[in-house]
Amino acid sequence: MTSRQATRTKLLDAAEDLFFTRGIAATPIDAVLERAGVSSATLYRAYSSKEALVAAVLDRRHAAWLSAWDAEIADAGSPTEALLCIFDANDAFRSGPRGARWCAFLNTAAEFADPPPQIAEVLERETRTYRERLTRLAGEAGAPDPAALADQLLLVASGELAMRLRTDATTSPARAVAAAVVAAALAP
Amino acid sequence: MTSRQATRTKLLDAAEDLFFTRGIAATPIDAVLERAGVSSATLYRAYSSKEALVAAVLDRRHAAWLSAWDAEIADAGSPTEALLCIFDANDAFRSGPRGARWCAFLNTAAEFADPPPQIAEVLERETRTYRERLTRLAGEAGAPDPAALADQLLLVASGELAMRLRTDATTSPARAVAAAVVAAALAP
DNA sequence: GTCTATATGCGGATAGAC
DNA sequence: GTCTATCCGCATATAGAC
Repeated sequence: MTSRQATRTKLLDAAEDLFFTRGIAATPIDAVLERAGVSSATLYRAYSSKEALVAAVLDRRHAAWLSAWDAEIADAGSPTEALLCIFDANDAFRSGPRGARWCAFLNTAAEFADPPPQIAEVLERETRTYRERLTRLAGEAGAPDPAALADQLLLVASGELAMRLRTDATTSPARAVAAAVVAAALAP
Repeated sequence: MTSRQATRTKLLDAAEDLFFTRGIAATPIDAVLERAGVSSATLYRAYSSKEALVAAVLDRRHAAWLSAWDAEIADAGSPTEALLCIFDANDAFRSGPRGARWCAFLNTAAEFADPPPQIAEVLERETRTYRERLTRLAGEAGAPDPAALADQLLLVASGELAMRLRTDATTSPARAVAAAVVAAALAP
């Protein structure tokens, strides 16, 4: 690994943790520099702006999240379980080393009412990916209207994440809600 | 109405709209002043800081939202309808003159990772109010575990709001999700 | 390629006149 | 009580040395 890549990794690690636990606007770029052990000029050589750094962090995180989700899907015993394991992936991601206060993507969407193109692109891609995958899994589970069930489950998953802003409860009723939704969708 | 109250109303109106459509941190206090047609010194005579203004706006909005919700509950035909009319109240509030980009309270919680006491208090009060009222309505609808159903519905309502960060769709699957949850909870 | 030092602009909040 | 003018600090980003 070149030293350029190592520097980028340090910056992304620091930024990811600070941005998504304290907030992006609330994190001065100096805090990222200090944690990464890197100077200002070095950061701006790697990323053209704070916004570009945000976009890069989201990009990497999106890929990591998809891997975690894929791993859970691969372990699922049935199509219905596969459909619900988005919640397992969320739990796993939260308790892992990349935990965020709630959700990195929703948080970014909340902080940028009118996001710059780089950021808008990764946010849209994330929502699109959710929809596409959930729709596919819903179809495989036999839902008569896979897209509708996918939208319902995306709402439930987003609701679980938003609830982290209200309470620090470790358990969530999300799975129960999702089970009711799936049962209703698959009922004859 | 004294002129002091009129000034406060103008400030609250301006701040409410700007804070919750553009974001709190993204709204400079000067933008509030300009829209309210008031000078800086006048604002700081009424509210000790930007944070105090945020707290005051949330206070007023909480009261307004409870009124809207109460009106919907009063119109409900059955206990089960009353339980679900939180979604009607959300729709009504959104299309009314106090629309926000998603949710004023969740947005504030997202922007302040460690909110000052004034703001923390009103945020906690809002979540508490939701839980208490939904629990009461769930009991009246005959749910065997009213608090559990209330938590599930709060998650669905929060999910609908969070989805506004992902899409500008005007229709939402929230009601369908809630109906499935209620049906599952009330089933024998 | 990385550091130190700094330019530049804007944020919230206040002083003092009227 | 409200305005104009201003203070002060901090944020992002850059220049220039090594």
